[in-house]
Amino acid sequence: MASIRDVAQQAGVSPMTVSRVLNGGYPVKDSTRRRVLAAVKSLDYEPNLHGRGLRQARSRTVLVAGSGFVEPILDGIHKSAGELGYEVVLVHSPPQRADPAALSRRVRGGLAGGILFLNMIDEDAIRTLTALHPVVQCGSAADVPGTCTVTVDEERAAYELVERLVRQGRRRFAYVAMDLPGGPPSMTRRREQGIRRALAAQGLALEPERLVRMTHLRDDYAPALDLARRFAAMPEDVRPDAVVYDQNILAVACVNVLREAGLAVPGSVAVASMDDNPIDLVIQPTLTAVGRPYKAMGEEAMRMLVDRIENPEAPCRQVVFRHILEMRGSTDPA
Amino acid sequence: MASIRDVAQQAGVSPMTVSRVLNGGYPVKDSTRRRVLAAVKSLDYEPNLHGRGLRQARSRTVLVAGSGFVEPILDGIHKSAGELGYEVVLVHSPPQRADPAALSRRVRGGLAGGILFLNMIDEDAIRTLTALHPVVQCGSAADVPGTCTVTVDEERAAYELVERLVRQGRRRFAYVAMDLPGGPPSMTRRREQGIRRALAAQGLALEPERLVRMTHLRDDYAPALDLARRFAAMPEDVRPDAVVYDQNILAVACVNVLREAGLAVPGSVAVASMDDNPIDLVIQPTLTAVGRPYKAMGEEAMRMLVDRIENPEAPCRQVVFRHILEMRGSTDPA
DNA sequence: TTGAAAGCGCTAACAG
DNA sequence: CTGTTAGCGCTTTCAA
Repeated sequence: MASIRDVAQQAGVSPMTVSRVLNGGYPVKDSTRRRVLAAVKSLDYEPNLHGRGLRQARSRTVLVAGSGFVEPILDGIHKSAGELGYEVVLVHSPPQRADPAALSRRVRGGLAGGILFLNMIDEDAIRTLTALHPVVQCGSAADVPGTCTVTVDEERAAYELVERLVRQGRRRFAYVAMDLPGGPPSMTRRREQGIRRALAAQGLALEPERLVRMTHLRDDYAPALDLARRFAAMPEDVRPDAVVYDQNILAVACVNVLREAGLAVPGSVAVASMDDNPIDLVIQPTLTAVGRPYKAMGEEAMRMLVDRIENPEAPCRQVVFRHILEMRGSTDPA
Repeated sequence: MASIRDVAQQAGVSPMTVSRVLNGGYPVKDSTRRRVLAAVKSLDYEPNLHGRGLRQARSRTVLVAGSGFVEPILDGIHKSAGELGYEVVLVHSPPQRADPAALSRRVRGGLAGGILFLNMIDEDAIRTLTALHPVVQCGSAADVPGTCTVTVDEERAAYELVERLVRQGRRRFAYVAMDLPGGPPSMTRRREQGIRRALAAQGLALEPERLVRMTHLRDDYAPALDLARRFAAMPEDVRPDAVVYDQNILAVACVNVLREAGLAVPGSVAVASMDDNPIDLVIQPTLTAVGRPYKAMGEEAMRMLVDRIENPEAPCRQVVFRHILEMRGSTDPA
């Protein structure tokens, strides 16, 4: 593998000149530049990133940690990263076995300048790393004071969704809330709060038996199918007439199971998801969901992180985007 | 940020000793080791990975490139990587705008030792990079002679699926095949071949009007919904009685649309997917699909890649795993 | 506009 | 069991 000295030699210049040609920003005589570029090409030279990283002692790479890598968010992240001259590396960090130490090692080892958490619900990991490194959360946000976050207002989204459904005549609300070993994530708590407030405003309440806490399901969705079947089997005056889900796939399951059981959706039961997914548009009826301006959120989160890396003393910002209520067939009669 | 010399100084030893303590494999007096570790801890030292990488001129990191990062494959990859002492970074490479140059730059820049392609259908990118670097393909495999691949036998999977359906009495098969600007990927061609062979064996054929080529859909699934509606609207003697899909989400759409239109699934039409997804188990009826031993495939692919990196002269292996026909409600009456 | 020297942090090779 | 030397490839700094 050719090094910068090989290129320099072949071009008859010093390594410094090669460096200047490749990195730009310096005056180099045109004929020299051409000779250098020719040498680069003929030797198929590629700068060694360890050498560069070691010398510059700063990394133009960020880690994106999470598990469900939502395409449009990644698009936004890559867009900003490109504009700012940063590289993006994804690190698979599923909620229950995220490895904060490994992330930290990479940053402290100089391979990355900061961490962008994507829909990360492991709040301990976030807390730990936020104390050590430039960190931005995008999507779900742990309640860590003074953190940089890019979110939507989950409480308000839940409030507005429920308000709409109440106005459509729904009365017996169920909320299937995500639960984790350490208790529900703060995102879920905020949604629950929004639901309760919206109901209270109409003289209604979220009955305890209709608040279902369900572990974050990943492989086996049987508990969700069972729950939906139980809904279907309830006598009409007890059965919820509106069910709000944290996890999108569970809402999809619910729509399918209820219809299979002969219940009308949305006629007898309205189903909605606080999260959204392309699948929502292909099931029948289509699924009402809370959408987010993903691409813009990704772009903003990336800009924020770079800002934080290059300017660590500046105070953190919390950017809240407007959510989008996607009212669809599972709640609204055609 | 403390360097190895700070640690050495604090522990009253040479940097070399610190290095040996941290990297293991050398005899170090126990009392010395303890002093070093104490210094490491007190200074909160973390080795600089650029320094190490530069010196060792080899990277114990691999790139995993793809877009739909399937959880169990990643699990398998991480498992093998951990056992072999490798790090894994994911690089988001969506089919139509993968950036082979960026991948190559990382490898040639010394940041990674090889590339593991995950369900990558951009065959040009694969061809290019395979010629330059250690590469393993996992999942869909481009037809590049002499490549390392971990796959299932797509043709055989399609053959067996169709054979089963024919035996259940299906006659008018449709295949909704993935298409790309440069023509269908080889995976699709293999499946098509399997379907044709299976039909021919029973004196049937895949009629041209029932071979539907559909661009790889990502955001807007309207064409798939339209297609399903067209199926539903056909007179019974023309309508396919079995539809095989390349893209899982399109099959989900089909099941939902057909049922919405009042057609019985699987009574009137059987629907199956050559790909699988957790969603298949929650829709009703559940979706028949070709499953794969994902975790084992990920493990094997990672082992293969490391083997290739450390032993570039050895010939490539093509490992074929046994697929799993998951016959479910969308084809088999309960 | 170009070059020389120095050193980033680490470990291989050798010496003791 | 431990230390010394040297150098990986690059760019910062200083000099011309």
